[in-house]
Amino acid sequence: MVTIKDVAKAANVSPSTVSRVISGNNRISDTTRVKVLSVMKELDYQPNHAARTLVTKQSNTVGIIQKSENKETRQNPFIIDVLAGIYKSCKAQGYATISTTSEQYENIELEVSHMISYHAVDGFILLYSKENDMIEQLLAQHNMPYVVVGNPLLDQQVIHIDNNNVEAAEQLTRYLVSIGHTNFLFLAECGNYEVVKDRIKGFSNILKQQKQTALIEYFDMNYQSIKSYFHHLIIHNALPSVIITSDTMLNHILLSVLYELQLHVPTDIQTATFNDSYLTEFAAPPQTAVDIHPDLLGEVAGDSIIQLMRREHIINFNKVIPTEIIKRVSTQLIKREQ
Amino acid sequence: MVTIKDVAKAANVSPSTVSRVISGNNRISDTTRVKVLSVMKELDYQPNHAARTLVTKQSNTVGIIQKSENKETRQNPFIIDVLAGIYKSCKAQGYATISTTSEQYENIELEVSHMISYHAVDGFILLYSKENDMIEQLLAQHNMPYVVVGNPLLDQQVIHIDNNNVEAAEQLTRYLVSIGHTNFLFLAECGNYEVVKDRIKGFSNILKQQKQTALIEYFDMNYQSIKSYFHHLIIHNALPSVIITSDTMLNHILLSVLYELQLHVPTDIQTATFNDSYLTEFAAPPQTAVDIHPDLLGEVAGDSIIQLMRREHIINFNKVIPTEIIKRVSTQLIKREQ
DNA sequence: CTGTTAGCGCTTTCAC
DNA sequence: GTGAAAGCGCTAACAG
Repeated sequence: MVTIKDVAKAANVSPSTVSRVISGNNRISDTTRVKVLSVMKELDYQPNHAARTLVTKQSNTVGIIQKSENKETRQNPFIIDVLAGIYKSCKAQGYATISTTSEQYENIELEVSHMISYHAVDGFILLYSKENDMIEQLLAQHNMPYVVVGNPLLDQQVIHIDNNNVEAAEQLTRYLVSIGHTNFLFLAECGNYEVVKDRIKGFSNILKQQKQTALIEYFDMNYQSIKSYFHHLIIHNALPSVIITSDTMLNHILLSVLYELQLHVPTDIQTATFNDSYLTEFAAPPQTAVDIHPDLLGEVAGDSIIQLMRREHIINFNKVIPTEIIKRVSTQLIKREQ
Repeated sequence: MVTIKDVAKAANVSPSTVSRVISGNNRISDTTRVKVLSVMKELDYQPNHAARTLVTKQSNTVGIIQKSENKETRQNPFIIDVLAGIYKSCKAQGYATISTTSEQYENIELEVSHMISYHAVDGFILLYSKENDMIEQLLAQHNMPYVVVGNPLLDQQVIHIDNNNVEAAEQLTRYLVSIGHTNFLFLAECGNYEVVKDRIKGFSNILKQQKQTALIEYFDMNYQSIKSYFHHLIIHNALPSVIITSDTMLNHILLSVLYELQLHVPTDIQTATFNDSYLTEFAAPPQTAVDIHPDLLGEVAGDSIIQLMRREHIINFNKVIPTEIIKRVSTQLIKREQ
């Protein structure tokens, strides 16, 4: 292993000079800088991460905290794109990423406090925002920088990266109204999520404008309960003309149910959902969906936490990522053949 | 920050004694051990990761390398479950996980060599095995422990965690034969993947036994090309009775195509695929699928790399994870209504 | 069984 | 603009 001393010796300077070159210190002559740099390259010198962390107490690593009680949440394509975005921006700025998941909440809490006192991590990205929780309090109390991907519940001084879900829902609903729908159903994932609340809010806003009542039903990610609900609707001849789902996963299950009940999309009934991905793009049939740009959410989250860790001045705590509606056959007007 | 010296002072022992207690050294009296332990808890002492890494040259961290050129691969639910399995086993044994992805291959190579010389990582898990590649060579050349999730191409002395894909494909094909199918189509993801080759092999084996010819078609993850292929089959009245796809993603696209072409599953045509997940479970319609237990793959990968890093003796380099067929409506015998 | 000591590789005063 | 020296928190000989 080649150390800073080896480089110093080979370049005929002291270790501290080499260190200064590495850290970009400007009080150094061009001649020595060039010499040291070339020796570094020649010897293929790589600074020792642990040694640097020990003395600076900065690990140049960000921790990613996920809440993933169940498979459905974890496998949601949304989260993977966010992660990819985070990786991208962190790597570009020389930061590593440590990820974990826990099935039990206490475990992850324990782990977070470990990471903090280890000096293993300089800051955190939280990939959820359900309600103000222990972990967030823990971080605040240790004065640990963190950003939240999602809706910040209490503290407006916490950087949060989010879409404007109310507006996105308004746009989507408005579009569905514009193509002639009058009978709406909103299928929401239950669990008191802020995103879901916002999307419902936007949906309701537009329906209120239209003087329509907003039909909203809450479901777990459960095939059977959704199926029996629709069975019930069919029997009572109470099917809506269009169904909005609060998330891709719910949409996926819904389509499976509709298939079994032999309700054809878009001729018998139409569908639209939030969170565009390959899942919606290649669904049966392809779904009209709101693209929330999860990769961008991740990138901005990465950039923001790094800004914060570097103690740069933050102007805007509320980073809003744009959304757009992708129109597909699931809401296409088609003349019935019969 | 509370250090090992603080603990030592408070417990009236030397730092090295505390260190010994932490590392579970047995040459220590029960009395001191108990005392030190209680002081540690009282002061909420957390060992400093960087300091320990610096002196032991072991970071207790494993690096996870993914190849993720495109979105489809990355979002494959398979990989997420594998990751969850890895996290689980690593955490259980006190190891952290650093993950990265790169869109460009050179970048990831650079990063790997950084991680190695940083002493930031003690071992690697490779989440791919396409062909023997630069990264694997790099690791071998640095004498870095690593395991591969997937098929090991050259070196049989490398630990690899995999399913028996040949056998799994044989089982699935045998099952499809048993329910009366005689006209098979295998839709394979192109790209020269070892998994795909194995699955095709198993498929072909059984069809050979049945004295049938195996129809195999290779496709990119491309909706249009698959659609026009099936369009062609319809026109020539050459539809198979069942379609096996080499992977969930391909299956997902296939179902979308069949939906558009108004081919109903399972009445008009039947389908089955590899890699069970929520995607297949809640597909339209739910798919018969081979569960390859990705979470187990991940867990075993984690356990294996830790074994390797601890220089424990390895007996079995070929860890085979069992598979099982989940039968669902996509291959259900249904009397045609007409 | 326990303490003393040296040192891991780096940064950072403090001199000059 | 550069060097010498101290020390980050820990472990690992080496004594005893």
